[in-house]
Amino acid sequence: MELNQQAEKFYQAWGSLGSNWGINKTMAQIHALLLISENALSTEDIMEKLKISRGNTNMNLRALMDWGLIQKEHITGERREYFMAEKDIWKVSRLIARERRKRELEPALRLLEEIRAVKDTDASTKKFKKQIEEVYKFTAMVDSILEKFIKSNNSWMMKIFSYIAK
Amino acid sequence: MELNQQAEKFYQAWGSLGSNWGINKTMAQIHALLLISENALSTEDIMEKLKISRGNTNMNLRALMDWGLIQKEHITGERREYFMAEKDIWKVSRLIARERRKRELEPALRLLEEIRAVKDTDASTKKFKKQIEEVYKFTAMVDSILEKFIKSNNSWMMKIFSYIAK
DNA sequence: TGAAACTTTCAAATATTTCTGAAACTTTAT
DNA sequence: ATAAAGTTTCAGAAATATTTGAAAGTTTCA
Repeated sequence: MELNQQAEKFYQAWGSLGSNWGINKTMAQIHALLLISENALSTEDIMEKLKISRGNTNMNLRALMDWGLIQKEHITGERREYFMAEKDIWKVSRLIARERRKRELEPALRLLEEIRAVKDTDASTKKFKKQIEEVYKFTAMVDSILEKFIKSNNSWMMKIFSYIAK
Repeated sequence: MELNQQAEKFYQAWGSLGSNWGINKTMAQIHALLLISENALSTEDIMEKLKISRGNTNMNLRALMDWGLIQKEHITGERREYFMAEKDIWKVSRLIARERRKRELEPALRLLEEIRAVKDTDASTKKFKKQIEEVYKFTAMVDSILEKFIKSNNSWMMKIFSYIAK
């Protein structure tokens, strides 16, 4: 089997998997393509390999830059912009964790804080309040762990992972 | 503010948050509703509180049962079926982790295993193979940690979390 | 047995998300 | 200044996902 075939299989499949992850197909495909590409690619290169429109390519490149997963690279003598992905998978995982924390966890935490802040002495709400408090405490804990994880480096992560695995 | 108002705010908002989590709005709302409800609720109760159709309610109750997040409860003398949620948030987190591992991680792992299994001595594929191997190793590690987490109990989780937090 | 009470299914309608492509905009080189 | 090269935007089109509601199916009990 050729490299191209295997590579194509990888980024095509990674795209469909992305959907399960709540990341859109094109975004996941472009990321996969750049992750295994040795050199930086231009918008044109990406459009051609993935057979997608310019607008779609541009939108998703921008999203990937927002996530910090790819960067622009200016090649001297070339006017066109090239893009390359962060290749260290540990670092990639921290960038993804950061973004998902922001999108998935922080808004939930804000809602829970708002609800628990309401003073209420009515006996009938006791159990409700208690359950909200449990959910809040758990969410806050996960949030603080994610924060620590995001700010850490590869060796801290490895240390933690081997502690958990033992 | 009344209990009902606060409760409603909680399950309505939790529904929109669910979308960020890749869980559909109704499923998240029903789960939130049952999570803070003291007693088991019938399909009718849920339809009424959330203003949704019978079909939608039924589908999402079934999905929640598949995830293991809710259970049927038969009330003696009552023909109608009632539903109640698992209330322990630690256990809930393990159930969610189990399902997301199955949906999000396992398929990725299978793809990576398939690609790395292909024998290829061509020099030009070296870097590609190396990168796939890195991604695979990382994914496999996350998978094994999730497995451990899913099979654990509350006190193991607390122990790990305080180790990480320190 | 049969009819009332309740649950499940699924095709069609609705809503949401993603993608396209052409036009507008920006940058660079002469 | 201007034209070529490249980038961004965004309204409408296409694709996906969710929801409805009515019909079919199941269970219970008199």
